[in-house]
Amino acid sequence: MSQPDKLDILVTDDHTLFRRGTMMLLQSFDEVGHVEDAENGKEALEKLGEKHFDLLLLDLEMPVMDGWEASKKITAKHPDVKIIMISMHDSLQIISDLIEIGVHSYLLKNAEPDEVHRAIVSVVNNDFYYNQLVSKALHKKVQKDGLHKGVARRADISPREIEILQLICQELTMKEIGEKLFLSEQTIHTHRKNLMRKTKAKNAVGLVKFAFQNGIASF
Amino acid sequence: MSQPDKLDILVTDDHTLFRRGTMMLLQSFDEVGHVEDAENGKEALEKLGEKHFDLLLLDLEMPVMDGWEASKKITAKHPDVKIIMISMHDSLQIISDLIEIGVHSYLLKNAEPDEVHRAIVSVVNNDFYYNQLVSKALHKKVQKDGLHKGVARRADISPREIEILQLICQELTMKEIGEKLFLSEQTIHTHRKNLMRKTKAKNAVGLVKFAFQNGIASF
DNA sequence: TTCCCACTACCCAATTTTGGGTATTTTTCC
DNA sequence: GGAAAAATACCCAAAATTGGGTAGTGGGAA
Repeated sequence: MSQPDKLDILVTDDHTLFRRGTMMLLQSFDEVGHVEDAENGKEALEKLGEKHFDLLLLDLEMPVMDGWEASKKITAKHPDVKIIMISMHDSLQIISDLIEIGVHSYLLKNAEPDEVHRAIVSVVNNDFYYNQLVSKALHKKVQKDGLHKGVARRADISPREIEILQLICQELTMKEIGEKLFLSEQTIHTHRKNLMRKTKAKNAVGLVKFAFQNGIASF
Repeated sequence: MSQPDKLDILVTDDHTLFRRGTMMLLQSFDEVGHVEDAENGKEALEKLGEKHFDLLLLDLEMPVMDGWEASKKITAKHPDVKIIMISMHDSLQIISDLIEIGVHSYLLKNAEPDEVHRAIVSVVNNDFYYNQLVSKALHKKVQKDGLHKGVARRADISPREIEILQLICQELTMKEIGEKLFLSEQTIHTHRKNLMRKTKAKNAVGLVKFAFQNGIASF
């Protein structure tokens, strides 16, 4: 199955059409050997446990286990596997955080196939590929590192809070969320208030924007 | 260029990676001949004016000219061209409206490649391909309003409403927006209420999602 | 084992949103 | 000029959010 000197790649994305298209694209590259796919971070982790992959293309926005959670776990457990994060949005805040936890590159979904190719080659050979976007994010990070009060880190938001944030993004009221999760409405209010404090949101609108910018929810 | 008995297809999507992946997928189908691409509805319309295509794969969410606007113009000007709309979301409300203006099928971006294949064949041969999703949307539509009460479409939202919607997306309260625009807070409330009626939003969260989905606001 | 943190849940009160109207003026378009 | 649409502004009341606390419990890490 695996050819020598060729790269084994795992593509992780919840959108089947995108996933298969990307797989075909990858297979057209000379350097690429075997390509497999996974629907979410959880499945990707399982596949990594069974078999070795050189490189991981990971979608940031996914249900079950998103790119953020997955990359944290993967860099901890499989530090030899390279990760290229792929996302819809160019959210500068999250990019520098991703690099910090060990992601090797960050591409947008509207990247040229050629850039994907360059990124793969560079990540494998040089351990990183920083395009304009990543460089800008890191620059910004360094500039305002002194204060570091401004933006909420993704890491600060707990799984329960993420769950509730996702339901808020579905236009549910606190009461409805409470009923859905079999929790007191008061509890949901507490979580929401903590979320607003952490994200510096002034109201629900700010929460929704944060969620979409950080791939916690998606359109 | 064009082979007889083969289908010429135009793929329109603003995400290059997705676009190219889809093109490669299409080219792997026996029935497919020439495949071209366009970045947005405007470009697609231009290409259709120059050259004939049998089928159009059209992304619903695009800047410049989105799938809704594009399909309206295309079905009017090129009624012979089949259209398969592709979207991230299963928004039941908009599906029936799309079918109404002449779109031949509606697929999600997480569709199986096999379903794309089936859809293409069916649209070309039978003029339509209705999957579970489309059928459900039409059923709901027929059940609810016999006539067309209409979903929120971009065109129905006035410039003033767009302006206010953008300010809502900046986390301002109605009072703050009133002060900013030198209008009564009551007036802003009226506009917001009209917006919510038009977009079928249940609360401000729904308004924000609509704004971002339709490019009225952006991250 | 101790300490921290996530999770749970409540109190109170002010503010804001949401939902239902009506109504006048201005602008736009045929 | 007249009709339609957009923009303005108000009424009322219920519901929901926002903002400030406090506090117990249980699990995991140092």
